[in-house]
Amino acid sequence: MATLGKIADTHALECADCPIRHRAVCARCEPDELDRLDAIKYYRSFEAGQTVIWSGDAMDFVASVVSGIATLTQTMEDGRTQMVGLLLPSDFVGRPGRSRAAYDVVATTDIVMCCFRRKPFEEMMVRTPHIAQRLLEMTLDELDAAREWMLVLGRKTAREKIASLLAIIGRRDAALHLGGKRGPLTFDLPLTREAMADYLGLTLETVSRQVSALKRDGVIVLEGKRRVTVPDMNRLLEEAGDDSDGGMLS
Amino acid sequence: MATLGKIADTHALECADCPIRHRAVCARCEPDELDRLDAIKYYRSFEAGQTVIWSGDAMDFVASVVSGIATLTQTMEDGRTQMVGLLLPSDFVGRPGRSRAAYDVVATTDIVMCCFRRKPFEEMMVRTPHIAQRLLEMTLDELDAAREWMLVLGRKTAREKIASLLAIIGRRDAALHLGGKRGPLTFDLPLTREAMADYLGLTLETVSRQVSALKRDGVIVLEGKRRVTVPDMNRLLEEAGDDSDGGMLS
DNA sequence: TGAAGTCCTTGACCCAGATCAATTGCGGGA
DNA sequence: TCCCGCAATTGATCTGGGTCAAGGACTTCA
Repeated sequence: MATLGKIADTHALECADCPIRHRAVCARCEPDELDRLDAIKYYRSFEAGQTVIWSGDAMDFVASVVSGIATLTQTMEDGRTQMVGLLLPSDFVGRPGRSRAAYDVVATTDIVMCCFRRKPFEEMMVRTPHIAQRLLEMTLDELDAAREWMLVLGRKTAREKIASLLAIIGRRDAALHLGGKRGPLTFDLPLTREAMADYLGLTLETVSRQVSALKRDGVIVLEGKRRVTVPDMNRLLEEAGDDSDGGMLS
Repeated sequence: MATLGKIADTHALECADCPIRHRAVCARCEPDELDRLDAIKYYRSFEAGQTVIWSGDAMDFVASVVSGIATLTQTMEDGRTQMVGLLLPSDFVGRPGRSRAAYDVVATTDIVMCCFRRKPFEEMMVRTPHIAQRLLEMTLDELDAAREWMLVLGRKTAREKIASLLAIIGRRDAALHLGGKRGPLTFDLPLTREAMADYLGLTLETVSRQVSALKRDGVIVLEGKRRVTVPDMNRLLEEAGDDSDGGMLS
């Protein structure tokens, strides 16, 4: 059974003030559509480490991550686990039309989710093309990310995997905080070494070793264990095995 | 530049007789919607081995696979390749709103595709919720498949990977040809050893060895190199590391 | 001020799968 | 029928990353 999240004060947040208003599944909604969504929404918060829902559990809601980070993981009977999704603010959880969770959802940091009861949401989706359109777009983006990730899992070396993950997190962070600034990039790793290992299909020891190696080689600078500075993003992208001028052709 | 596929005779196939009519992106369309789709569609065929489109190329159409099998692959500068999609009849190629291909698309067998010019298709999608709904559903299915695949790539052994792939192909084939029959299952592998390796993040030598091992251990029976019989599906699923009663809870 | 818990690092060793290198088998064309 | 070319198999060897094990660095709590 899913650990119950705290039901946050519903009045704490109006859609108009919502930090993910323009990137979440509701991004394209008109004011009247937003009002209708508002009527079926409620907030829940979870603490770092809490499991939001277990794979196979009944799931009577869908949700957007408002703040914090969560992970989607799959586990085999013998305990091997693979992360299959990293949920950042504005990302969507759950699948319309599916009543049971297909993956474990775990809060990596403290998180707040904006939940919608599933049935009303599904009904609303039929009548509100703006929601379905946005959800399609987001799902296509996730599919692209999953395919990029498949290349990482299937063909990259441990060092390239770590560099790829750092590049993904760094880029995402840069986009969020300091829109398109040049120069050295600094950010906090939102994942433990173990979570990084689950993301990359490695062991935590290998993650630790490769992070140390990238540090030793000057590709990254560490303050403590979590704060990362990338002096030269192109160098990092080279290490990741990515085309450093990714997709710049034409 | 993409190799030009033969433009097949447009009158060869009416939507009403189309083998993928009820599973493709047009599955939910009403007769009048189908008529409008019919007006912007054309068929193209490609021979086994032909590249349908190269990653980065301009792509002015989207399409459904009518018959045959194609693959989606990503390639690194040094030549390492990873398959990121296996396109079977009824699967959709291309992304509305994207003008350039993100992956190489290669015909593995002779294929026929039902193409729609991208712009008219996009316009139609806005006005025809049935198409967008179906595309969302198909994209969510693909995302689920990609996540399953991520577990395979990240955490399974070579033997488990091969067993997983055989199970996926076998199940798909069973669903297609002999709806839900019991007993031994026989099908043709639509992939070379090399393509299987690209799918699973292995070398072709390892694929060959593990196929031989599964044959030696009686998990599968081979006639020639491509025809596979699975005497006991549960045994194969065990070898794949999957819960043999997958998702049967409640 | 210490004890316990988490997370992380580092070392030593090992093995699954990669790499390199022959062969084998088979379908098609002259 | 023989030969060519491609797909596949199989063997020998190597190695990247897993496994096992021993600390180290912080944080929290008493």
